[in-house]
Amino acid sequence: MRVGELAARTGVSVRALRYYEEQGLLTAGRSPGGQRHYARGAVDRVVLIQRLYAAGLSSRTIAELLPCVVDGRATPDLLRRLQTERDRLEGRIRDLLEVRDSLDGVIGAAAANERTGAPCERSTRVSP
Amino acid sequence: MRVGELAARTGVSVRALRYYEEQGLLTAGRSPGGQRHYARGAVDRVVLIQRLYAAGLSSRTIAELLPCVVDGRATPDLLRRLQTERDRLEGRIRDLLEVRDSLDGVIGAAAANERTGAPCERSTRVSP
DNA sequence: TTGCTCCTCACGTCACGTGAGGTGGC
DNA sequence: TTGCTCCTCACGTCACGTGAGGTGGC
Repeated sequence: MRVGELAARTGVSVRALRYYEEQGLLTAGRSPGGQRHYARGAVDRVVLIQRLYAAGLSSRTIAELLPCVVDGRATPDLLRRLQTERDRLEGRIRDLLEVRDSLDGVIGAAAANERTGAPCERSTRVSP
Repeated sequence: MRVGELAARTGVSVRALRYYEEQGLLTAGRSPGGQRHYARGAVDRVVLIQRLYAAGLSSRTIAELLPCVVDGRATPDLLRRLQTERDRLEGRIRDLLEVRDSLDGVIGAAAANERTGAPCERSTRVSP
């Protein structure tokens, strides 16, 4: 498949796919005319890359961990790094759950104020 | 308090605090020498800004929502935007929970492979 | 006077977005 | 031949990081 089809199948932009290749996360064959060609497995790989980005890993970290994540083998050092990233992710999730709850509080208060009539306009000024 | 103290109290970099001011998210008085001075309430405001960034909101969106979030008043339009952002956040949290679980799967498999002895070295090449 | 903190440019970074200008392949 | 898709620069964006060079205040 060509890059446009891979983009459509994964929901990732063409630019992002070329960026992944630049970072060594994704490889592609080339047609005589220079167009990229991907195997079917590329779809799963791109999805995996996206998930690791979403987990907060950098391109460098993903590049180091990917070959081991893909085939389920890791040196003790890599295993430790995976666990560190897992724990970091766990912390982020907890933070986001707290943010969600406080957003709910804000929305509840704003909705109550709206019912009692007290709209907010632009009031960025702090003091006159 | 000056910018260094606010940074220390919030765990946010001095550069980030100046950036928040540039974006209109945070205001500061100035000493005759030009140094920024913040009120005590600035600490809570910076923490709130950080939480909204963590929730995935942009500077622009935060600037629009902040005055209303702060005093719990909102126009119907702003209330809708808050709810949209809340739902987006909920989706992100669900995605991250899935990523965490698959990371757990990878770690479990890698740990098992390590016990049976099958380390992974750099195998970035796809074909010889 | 000595330190420590603060200031303003201004360029760098990361993961892409977005044209500009040209080519490939059904 | 006409479209649609692809290509490579290369500059822009967002939320800062990181010096460079100079000043403020206990």
